[in-house]
Amino acid sequence: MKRERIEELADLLDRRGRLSLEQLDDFFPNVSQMTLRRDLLQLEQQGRIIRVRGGAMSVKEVQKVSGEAYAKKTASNADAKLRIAQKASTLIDENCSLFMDGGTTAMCLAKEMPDISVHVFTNGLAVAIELAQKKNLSVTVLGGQVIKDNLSTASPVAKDYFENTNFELAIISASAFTPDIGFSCGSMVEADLLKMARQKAKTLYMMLDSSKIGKIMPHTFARLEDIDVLITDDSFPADMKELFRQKNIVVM
Amino acid sequence: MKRERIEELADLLDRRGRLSLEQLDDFFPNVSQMTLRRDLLQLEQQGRIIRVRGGAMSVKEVQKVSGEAYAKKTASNADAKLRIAQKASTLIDENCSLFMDGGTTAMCLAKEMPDISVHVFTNGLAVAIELAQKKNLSVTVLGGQVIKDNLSTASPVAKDYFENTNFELAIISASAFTPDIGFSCGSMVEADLLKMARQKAKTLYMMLDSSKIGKIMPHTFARLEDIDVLITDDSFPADMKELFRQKNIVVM
DNA sequence: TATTTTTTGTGAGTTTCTGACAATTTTCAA
DNA sequence: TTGAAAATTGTCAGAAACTCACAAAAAATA
Repeated sequence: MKRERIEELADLLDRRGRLSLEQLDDFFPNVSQMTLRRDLLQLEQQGRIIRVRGGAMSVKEVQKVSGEAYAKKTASNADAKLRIAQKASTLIDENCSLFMDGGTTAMCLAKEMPDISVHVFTNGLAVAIELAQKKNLSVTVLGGQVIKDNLSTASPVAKDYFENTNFELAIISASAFTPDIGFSCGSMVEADLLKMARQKAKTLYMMLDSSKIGKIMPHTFARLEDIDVLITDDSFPADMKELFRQKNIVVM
Repeated sequence: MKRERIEELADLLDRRGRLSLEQLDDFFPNVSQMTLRRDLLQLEQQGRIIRVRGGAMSVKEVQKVSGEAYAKKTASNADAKLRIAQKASTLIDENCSLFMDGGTTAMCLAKEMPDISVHVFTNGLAVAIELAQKKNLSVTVLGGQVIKDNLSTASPVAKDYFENTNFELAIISASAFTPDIGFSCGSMVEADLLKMARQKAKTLYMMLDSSKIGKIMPHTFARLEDIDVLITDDSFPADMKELFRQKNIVVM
């Protein structure tokens, strides 16, 4: 009875974003305001909502609001990344073990990730924190010096970290791609890491939004034929797709 | 003048997470509460903060440490932790190298940390992200499986990580302390890690707020005489202080 | 059924917030 | 520099929201 009401309350706030106590009172006519206040307090202590003057708002709402302000700063074509992440999330089977990088596309994937029993290795701090919210999933962070601009770790000794780890699948993304140069990124240690990840994995999924095509970054970590599946958005050029398909790479 | 104050206000909230109007009043002694209220209103309309009863909180804070981690942080005596963190931050010299754990007190310290040239090793993901905001500071995260409830890493192979690292100073905190049991915490892998950190460090600073006294957790990682400096709050009992001082431990 | 525990309601008292208006400071043109 | 307009700030009273303590009700337990 109490439990249910609290869940309903949390749901309601998640859907509506922000509600006043009066509005909540309308939704729950057979309990007093005081009870609702107490429920809200409990939800706040669980970190699920934030109580504001006059009512409460869901944490998700805050993340969304901030997302708008924050997204502009961080994410270039977030839409494409989101759609790519959604596609990628459908490819993850229960009880598998996989590697993800720490980039913004990986971050999208982390958010879209189903809460199933899988083990994820990552070098992204934000990715790890996001994944740690999921109950059924376990996460291991690769240690190393923190790269400030993308909050991921990298270290020349990453090889050691990989020695005792096993994963079937690596899902990574690149900062740049051309057919002849391959997939590249800006940092050498990161390129090293990704290279190791792809060698270790049985299967390699590459997430690449179409804005990356034709760009070149200093360090190549994979060639066209190294990957098994390419996950991209709708604006990906058809002739480019053909190029991948010729090498027996699944494009989706 | 107004612009500057508002920016400062936003910065402050971003760093501290959540502050009451009274606290804000202390920071801005030469303006009235009403002015601060108006400033907060403006910041809220910009989507940068959320006004809550009694004060305001930063949006970044919510999105960064969502869920359980946030709830915990607000829960147990944040004031004492802040004061302890402030004391600890004064003890850090430029160009040194130190270890910090991933607990909530360490998180406070991370926020209070001066932006100077030091190298920090930590097993806390949130701590690492916080520290990564500082320009002059460099951070290394210890790898390992992520412990979901406190967002820190731990792994049985942490010993290997420590092998190639050197730091003079370890600043750690405990979940519990009694004179005979010593400093203890709830997780075995974490206790192992902290034990290694203290053995590796030349000097060991322990941050302990007074609410931890008399409590016992399953795994002891240091005894009273292992530490060099104890950093605590004002409510720390005098007789307990004496106990430390008898062992030549600095109490502050 | 009796007893304990948990949950809920009520109202007084406190704290925080808002609105209106006056005082002050800043801006800008003459 | 001076004066007028605009913006910013302070004060205070009234309103709104919140908390606390205790009693009533409901649920759980013996």
